[in-house]
Amino acid sequence: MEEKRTTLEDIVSFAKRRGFVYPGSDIYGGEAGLYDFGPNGVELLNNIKKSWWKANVYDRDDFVGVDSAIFKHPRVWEASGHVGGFSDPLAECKVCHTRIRVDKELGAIGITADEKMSEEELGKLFDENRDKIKCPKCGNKDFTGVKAFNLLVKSNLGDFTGEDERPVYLPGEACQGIYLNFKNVVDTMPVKIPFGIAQIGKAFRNEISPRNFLFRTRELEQADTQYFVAPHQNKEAYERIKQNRWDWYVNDLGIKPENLKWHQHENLVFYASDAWDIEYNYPSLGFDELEGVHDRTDYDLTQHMKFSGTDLQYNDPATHEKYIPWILETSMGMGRCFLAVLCDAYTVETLPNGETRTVLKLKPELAPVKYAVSPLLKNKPELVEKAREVYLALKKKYGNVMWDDNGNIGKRYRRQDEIGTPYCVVIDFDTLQDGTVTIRDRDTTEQKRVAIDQI
RNA sequence: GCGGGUGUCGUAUAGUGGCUAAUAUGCAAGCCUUCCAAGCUCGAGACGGGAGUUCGAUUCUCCCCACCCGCACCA
Repeated sequence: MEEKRTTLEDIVSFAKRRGFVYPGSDIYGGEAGLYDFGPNGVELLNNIKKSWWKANVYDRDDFVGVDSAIFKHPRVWEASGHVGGFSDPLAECKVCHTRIRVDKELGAIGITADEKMSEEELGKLFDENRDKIKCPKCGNKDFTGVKAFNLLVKSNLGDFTGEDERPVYLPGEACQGIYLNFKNVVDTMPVKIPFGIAQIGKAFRNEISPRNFLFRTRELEQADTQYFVAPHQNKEAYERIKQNRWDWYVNDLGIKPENLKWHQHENLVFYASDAWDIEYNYPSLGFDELEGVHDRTDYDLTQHMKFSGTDLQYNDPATHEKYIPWILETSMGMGRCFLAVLCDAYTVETLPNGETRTVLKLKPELAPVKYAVSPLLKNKPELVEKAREVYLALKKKYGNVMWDDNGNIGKRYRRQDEIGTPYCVVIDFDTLQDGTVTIRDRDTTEQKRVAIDQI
């Protein structure tokens, strides 16, 4: 029934028009890579978060949640490898402007270049070997100097001189907050391995080129779980976690399975034992990452143990064995998830009379507005009065319930369809007689009469 | 970050070196309306920002910003 292929542009303008997502700092001309959620957007976003938290914390008896401070000790990002390695040393061909990864090009000619080397060290190595490196595109050897783009965002927290050599960074990924609190959770909560910690947190990245709406932003939110298991006890749990994550998208968020697929990483980072992404088929972009499910061995806790000097080993109560747990991670981009849910629900139907109807086919639990309440006619005080009564009662019970008495009834239905309101309640003359109202279903457009207290 | 393109009410589009910048839709107010965008009246709402050229710039030039396409990047 869909008319034509929906583009990302359609989604962007729809999202603004209907109060889901606005460009960040819009009145100042915008600011790249930042978006704000509007009244309907924040409801949808919160509903997704609630669903995620329910699936990953409340529905499990081996998970707890945390919420860590955004600012963290400077050493955290050294331990995580972000200060040294969260950057790519690049040089640009002066002839055709193609950019090359200097460390990789050096590696290709047999020079050991660690990506954790400083810009100066790499620059020196590059200068010594310039005559051996050709531009892969045009073959010239005329390159600019090496420049490293570090993606971490710096702050001046606690620095009043502006000259602090060890700045406090904003998080490049939210999951570090979980590793930092692993010991605290073990020491204070009734948990034992295997168990997991979940967190929804903000991350910030100086993306060179933020693009594609909510897909790549400079400020993002991540929903992470870290599942701690005994060494080498990772395989079975990993498969189970992968399945759980897939099921959440399909069953809880209602995303069409044909728009999702698994993608296994081919080049694993050195510490990872396995890595799969769940990809979504975004309009205009095609399949791209939505969530990563990674088998990370003991790398993260080992690093923090080394850099902090704190013993992060787990003392197994059954075997009295001490070990650093292995970690199975799930890491979802909340903005990407929001985008996927929005795109997947966005439907343009052609009606028998040739007109189109835009419907956001969200799962009712995710819909920004649960019910819209209208008097059939606005100029009949007795209908309006009764409708207000029903509206206030529903609002008290369900929270986000909308009053809508604008235009005629058909317009109201269409307006509610566009923001995904699952049910519209209309108070008509029969209501005054027998206390029943009509409830109109968003997807089928069919109506039922029910008593007010049956809603 | 590089190259190319675009930028006009909330949204989608017209248009112009000079008259009050237009249309649809949406929004808001009123009338009307007994269930799927009916109709009428009234209203608010835009030339992305800054310089320059000019008697006069939304229109031409430059810079900046944002967005789109391609490249590169994506721990």
